[in-house]
Amino acid sequence: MNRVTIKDVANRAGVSKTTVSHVLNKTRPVQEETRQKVIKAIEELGYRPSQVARSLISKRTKTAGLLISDVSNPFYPDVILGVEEIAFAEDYSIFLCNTNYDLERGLKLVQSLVDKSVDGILFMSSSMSLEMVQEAVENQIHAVVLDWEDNNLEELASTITINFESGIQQAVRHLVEIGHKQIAHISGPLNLWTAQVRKNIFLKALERNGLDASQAVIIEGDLRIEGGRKAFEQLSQLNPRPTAVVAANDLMALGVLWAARNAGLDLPRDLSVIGLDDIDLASKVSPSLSTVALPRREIGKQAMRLLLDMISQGKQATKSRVMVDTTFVLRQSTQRIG
Amino acid sequence: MNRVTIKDVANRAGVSKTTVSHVLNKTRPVQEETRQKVIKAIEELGYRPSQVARSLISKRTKTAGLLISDVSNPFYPDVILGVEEIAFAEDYSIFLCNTNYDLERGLKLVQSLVDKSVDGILFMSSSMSLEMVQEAVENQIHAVVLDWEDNNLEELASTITINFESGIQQAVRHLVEIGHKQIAHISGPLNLWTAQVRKNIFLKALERNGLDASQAVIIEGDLRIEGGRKAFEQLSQLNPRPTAVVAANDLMALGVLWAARNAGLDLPRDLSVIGLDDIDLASKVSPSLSTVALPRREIGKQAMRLLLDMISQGKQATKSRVMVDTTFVLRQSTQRIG
DNA sequence: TTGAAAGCGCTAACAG
DNA sequence: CTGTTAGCGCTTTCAA
Repeated sequence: MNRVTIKDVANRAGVSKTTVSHVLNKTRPVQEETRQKVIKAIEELGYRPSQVARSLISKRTKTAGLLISDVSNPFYPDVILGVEEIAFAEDYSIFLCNTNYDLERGLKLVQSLVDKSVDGILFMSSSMSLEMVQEAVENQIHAVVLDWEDNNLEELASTITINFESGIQQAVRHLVEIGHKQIAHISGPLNLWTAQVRKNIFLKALERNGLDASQAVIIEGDLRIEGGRKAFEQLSQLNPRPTAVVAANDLMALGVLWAARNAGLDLPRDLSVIGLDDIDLASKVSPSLSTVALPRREIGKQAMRLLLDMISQGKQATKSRVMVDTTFVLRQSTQRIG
Repeated sequence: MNRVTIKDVANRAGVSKTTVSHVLNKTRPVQEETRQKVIKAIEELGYRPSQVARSLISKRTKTAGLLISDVSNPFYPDVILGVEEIAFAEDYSIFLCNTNYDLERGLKLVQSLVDKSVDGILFMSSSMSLEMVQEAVENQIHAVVLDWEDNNLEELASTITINFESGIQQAVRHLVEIGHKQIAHISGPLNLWTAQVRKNIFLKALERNGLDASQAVIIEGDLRIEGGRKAFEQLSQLNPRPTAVVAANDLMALGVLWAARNAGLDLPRDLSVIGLDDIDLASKVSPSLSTVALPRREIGKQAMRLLLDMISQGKQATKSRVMVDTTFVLRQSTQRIG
């Protein structure tokens, strides 16, 4: 009735626990005959070694934590699938943790992961603090951080940086080439590091393309559809109204698109809109959304690979720096003017 | 440099491991003075008890597995948040596992969870097999199953049944009341149990509202936007073309909506569309989507509560049956005809 | 009010 | 080629 243990197997096969352990792990030669006896006993009893007991010795749990802002943000699902793809192949299981953009909750989640002795944590929440990473690293837990920076981070964790510059620069150049001069940006909440980064790169891209960044209209949004709608309302009261918008994510871009259409504009003729993320929906709405694409699934895979590398290297693992590029995807939500 | 253990704390405080353990767990009275010494030592060393070691004794890991089809299906994120809300409060962590609608992969994931000694598994994948549940239960792991049935399931697991009947019946009645007589259904893949259920309930609802179910048009889709588009193409070639569509989920409903608009139809005048799930997007597109709403977050919470109940009851926990209702949400994608 | 010692299920020296 | 033994970090009798 109780769990079958290695001892039960040993008894049944008439050998010692040691021998059973060795046939299980192929960690020393065992006579074929005894090996068969052991295997038979294992099957008859339906024995499965306890990972918990193993972990106590090996200091490895074959688990990792994945800290994200909020699963219902469509940026994450593909990333998660990428992480899982790599993890599954190595028999790793993933604890999913939503910070809900709350730093305090994030820290608690990290502590809980520490208590569970995960082998590593993937920090992918846009609400980040150095404290979270420290909490992990102090407890010998490896860390990979996505799209966030801090002076003291480099010695603690491997990092994946998203090169927004490539994609945003292409996007802005495209708009300029098709005649736009008044290009607004709808940013994410500016207390988020990644929102700052995107905004600054946008401004830099304006300059590079011969526009005056100091005149640029920046509207702060909430990264959701509703934020895009509200941003459009502000936008539509400007005079002159910008003829193009680059949003910090696709959801807000869709919000703009839909609000504009509801307001009677003819899209993309009256307003060009560019998103960022390339979520599934972007290609499926009409007009389909031009956007700056992130290789989300690849980011997930890469992050998990980095983590597994660190884990296999042990304590003094080298911290890697990876950069992933973004690319502009031209669809139907932009149009030449003038 | 190494992990701080209970022994280190004991040494530092000049007491025995036993005493440290007892102040930690408040499991027997300890003199205030020694208690303070222990607490001081714990803080100075930054000691955190190892859940792994505890689990070896308690047979509890404070972890649970959540088996879903695919995180990128917008049905799941809210459910996950509900599960996590309850889990977090009890210091439980959740392993997220995507079956990718693959039974074999599902079974492997369950086995991996068994090896990790999770305290329970929430089965929410639409690709299910009794074997998965058996694998869990045979290894003393509690199971909660969502929206799936099998003759032998009841004695193994607690179940949550979604009462599609209430919502779908309301939806069909609404359509009939506003004059529709030709109502088609776009189902999910009919090898999925839940797709069968929804289809049958739809047919029953037709009968109840005085329509001839045997004449009903049923098109099998893939539960994704693309499936909705393809379904519309088939639909548009029928003569007479149905004037209303009830889709098995919102994504397909949106696919129909958008494909119809691209084909030049004026919605909702030329075609009434009803979805199922009430995903976030449903209320945000225009025309906004009338749909049969599921209390997704509530389902997640309820499921996790059922699981925690079973866990606290131990081996012979009673298996509960919970049913959640669905409700029709009227928005703008339906219109009176004739 | 406290400690010593056994043991959870497993692995890995060390011995034979 | 195989077994004995000592832990991994913790909880929990049992004894003082």
